[in-house]
Amino acid sequence: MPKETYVPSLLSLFRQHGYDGATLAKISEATGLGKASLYHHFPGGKEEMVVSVLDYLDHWLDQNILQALSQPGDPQDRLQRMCDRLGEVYDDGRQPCLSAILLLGSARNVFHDRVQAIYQAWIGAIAQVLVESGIDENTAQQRGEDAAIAIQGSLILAQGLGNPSPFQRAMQQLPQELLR
Amino acid sequence: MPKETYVPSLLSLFRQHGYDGATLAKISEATGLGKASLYHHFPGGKEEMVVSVLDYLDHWLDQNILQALSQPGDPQDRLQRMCDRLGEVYDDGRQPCLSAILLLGSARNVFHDRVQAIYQAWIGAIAQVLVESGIDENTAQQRGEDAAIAIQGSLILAQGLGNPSPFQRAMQQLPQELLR
DNA sequence: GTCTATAAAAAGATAGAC
DNA sequence: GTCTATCTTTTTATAGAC
Repeated sequence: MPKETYVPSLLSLFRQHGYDGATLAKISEATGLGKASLYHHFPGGKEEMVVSVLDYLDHWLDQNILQALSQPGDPQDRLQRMCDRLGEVYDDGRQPCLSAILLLGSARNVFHDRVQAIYQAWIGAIAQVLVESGIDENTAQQRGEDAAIAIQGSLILAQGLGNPSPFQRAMQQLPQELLR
Repeated sequence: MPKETYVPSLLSLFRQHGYDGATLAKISEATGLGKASLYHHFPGGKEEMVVSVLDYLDHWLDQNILQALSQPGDPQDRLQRMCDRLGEVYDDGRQPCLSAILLLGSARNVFHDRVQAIYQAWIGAIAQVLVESGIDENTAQQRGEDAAIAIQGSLILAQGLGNPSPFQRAMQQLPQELLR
């Protein structure tokens, strides 16, 4: 099978166990591939696996978030569609965010630039929606950051409390909070 | 030396490298103790080291955050003092939060209950201040959660962007945002 | 592209002397 | 309370057959 086949399993594993906790033994079990086969697809080992997952997430971000935001139409609706997609990918707050996992794990330096690029693209796209709705550039950029803060913070809190409701409430309030 | 001597170094290491990245070799180097000495102080190994760090942070939370919040006086001032303390402990957004590291690392299940207790105490203390300032119980609890979201989210974003300003801005806005 | 088998390195943990 | 030395287990990684 081509290596893309295994990327969703890898994403799931890294989210479930963290970067360091996702050992080759667990990866082998989850994918059904022997270790040697994993190195056939990903000669660089776990680091290369994460890079493939990040490529996948870049594409997902583009197709789901950035596209929904850049479509013509009512800004509130566009932001609402983003929140709907986020609810899906984070299972309504029950699943953690891979970028945060990577930022706080032992390989943070290795992946920092990729994660930074994702955050910048995302925040920029939100800010663009707000600018189009008449908000000035600086405020729009800050509100884009506020959105990232609300998403990441509510996911952490949901994990910490063992209760997804902080994320759900944050997503419910986000569109009108950004356009306030 | 008594084991408390080494707790600040341990906290620093776990924040810098994550739970899994803080290996016994690194811990040995940072504390100046051999591995056998570390096991003398912490027979349970790394897990027990983290428990000691959490005990230390419980005490810090009590002496700095909870105390500042529960003191008599203007609610805005009390929240402002909390933010000042947070700025210190997170080095104005340059240092990550250990609780988030533990929640997203491989040992998340081991420490979840301790982290949950910390979050609940903290959020409850913030809510109490808001109740005293005339805000109704439910809103106060939600705003306490909003505070935790803003803190954790802005720390993640600061790490991701490689720029502490989101945290600094969040701390600057937090008191009046909570009392709005 | 996948496997079995094996190697190499790293990490966690302990024994026993001082 | 700390050390040196050693052990065990886990993890990463590779060789070579099919």
